[in-house]
Amino acid sequence: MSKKAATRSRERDPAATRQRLIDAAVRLMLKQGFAGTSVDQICAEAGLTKGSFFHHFESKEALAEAAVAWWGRMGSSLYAAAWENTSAGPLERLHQMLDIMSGFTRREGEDCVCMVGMMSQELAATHPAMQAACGRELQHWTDQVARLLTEAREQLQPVTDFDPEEVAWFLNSLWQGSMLVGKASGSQALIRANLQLARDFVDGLFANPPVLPVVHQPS
Amino acid sequence: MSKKAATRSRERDPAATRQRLIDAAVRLMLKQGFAGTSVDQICAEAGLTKGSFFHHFESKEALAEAAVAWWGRMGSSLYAAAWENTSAGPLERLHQMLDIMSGFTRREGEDCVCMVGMMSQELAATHPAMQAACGRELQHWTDQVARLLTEAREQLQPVTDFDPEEVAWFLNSLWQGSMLVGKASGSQALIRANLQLARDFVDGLFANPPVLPVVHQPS
DNA sequence: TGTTACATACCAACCGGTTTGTATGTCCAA
DNA sequence: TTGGACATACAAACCGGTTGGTATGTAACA
Repeated sequence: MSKKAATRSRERDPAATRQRLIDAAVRLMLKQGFAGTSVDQICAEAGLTKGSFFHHFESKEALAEAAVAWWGRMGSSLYAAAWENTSAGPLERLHQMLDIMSGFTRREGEDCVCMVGMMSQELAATHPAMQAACGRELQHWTDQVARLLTEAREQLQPVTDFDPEEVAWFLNSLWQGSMLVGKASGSQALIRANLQLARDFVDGLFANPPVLPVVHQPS
Repeated sequence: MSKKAATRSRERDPAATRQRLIDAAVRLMLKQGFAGTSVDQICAEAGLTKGSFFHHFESKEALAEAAVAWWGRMGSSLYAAAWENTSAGPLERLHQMLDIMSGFTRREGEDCVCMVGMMSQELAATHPAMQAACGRELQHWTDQVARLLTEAREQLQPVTDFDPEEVAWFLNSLWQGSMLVGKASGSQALIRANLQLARDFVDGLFANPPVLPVVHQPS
């Protein structure tokens, strides 16, 4: 039978279609938020119709949750170059991670924003499932950073002792807040400046590598 | 022709009515966001009708802008105890400010959230007027903190030189991010831990008051 | 002081458009 | 021929905002 590959219109590829919906949702919701983005808009952006939408997702919120999960996987794969870099020490890997984050601010025509922070801010108080989904993603990021900090604390000389998980949450919060403030200020440079201070903060936890010039107090 | 003035005697107090609308908007939008809150809901919460709403505000966005401005004034008045405390040194005033912020996490039954961060996250990318309004509030907070840091830098001995405005933005971002992450994690204690680290960070800028125990590196 | 004139404050009903979600149909591959 | 993948059409509720009206405060003037 002739395959008749020239099948008019649309390829049938449910996984890809589902991903098209997720991509569209991410693109639109990062800009307009959850409530500010309609299902019709998402369908138009994905080049699909509403029937298809509700075939793949049982609700708009379900799609947003899938989008947050996808965002988390995507992020982890981007951070992996730093997180799983076995040929570098823990502090160096933290530096690499901060460089990756800084790189997010330098993409032409693309804002440095986060789907998790966006959905969390808007929906955490009213949509428990979404709060849980965002909490999971933030926890995962924090776990990875805490792991590196723990390693660093074992291998290097901490100036004062610290709780790796606490510091990791500190960095996560700074990162989320930087993107938020950068948005209101319209300045990605502000985000980079914060990341530089974060690097100084992390380095300052350890006496070892970048020895700070100690200023003797005269008085 | 008795007019029958059995008028339901609603108080006629335009300023108070306007404020009732602002209060209602703040209460609802802090929880549900801007797009997730309808004008009808706001009117119901304020005990008014839509006609009255649009007499005082020309649009829902105009009310949200007024609410952000009110939130800023409210915040400034709460921080004033620290910011304008002439009987304390700059570093002590920064400590007092952090204590005030920490106090926001301890209010019974009330989440530690920020109208400016909320509106900024949701609307900055699509509503230029709102982005500007939020940017102004964040800038004002930063200015006050930078002022204290500048004073502290003059009076105390900075370990290494720093840019007060940069550090102020760092603290502002951390604060906003802490509220965001605290929301997703459902933990106000997380916010307090971040504020403690922020205090350590600020103290660490100066060699003077809380001398850090220096660990000599053996290797 | 009493009356008239007008602006402000507020209300109830309504409007066109948009919302999420459904019901149903069609096409195609297995 | 059966079932998944998608499209079309539709509905009930809800949206932000408008309209036309009434009640009330204020001020000029008789």
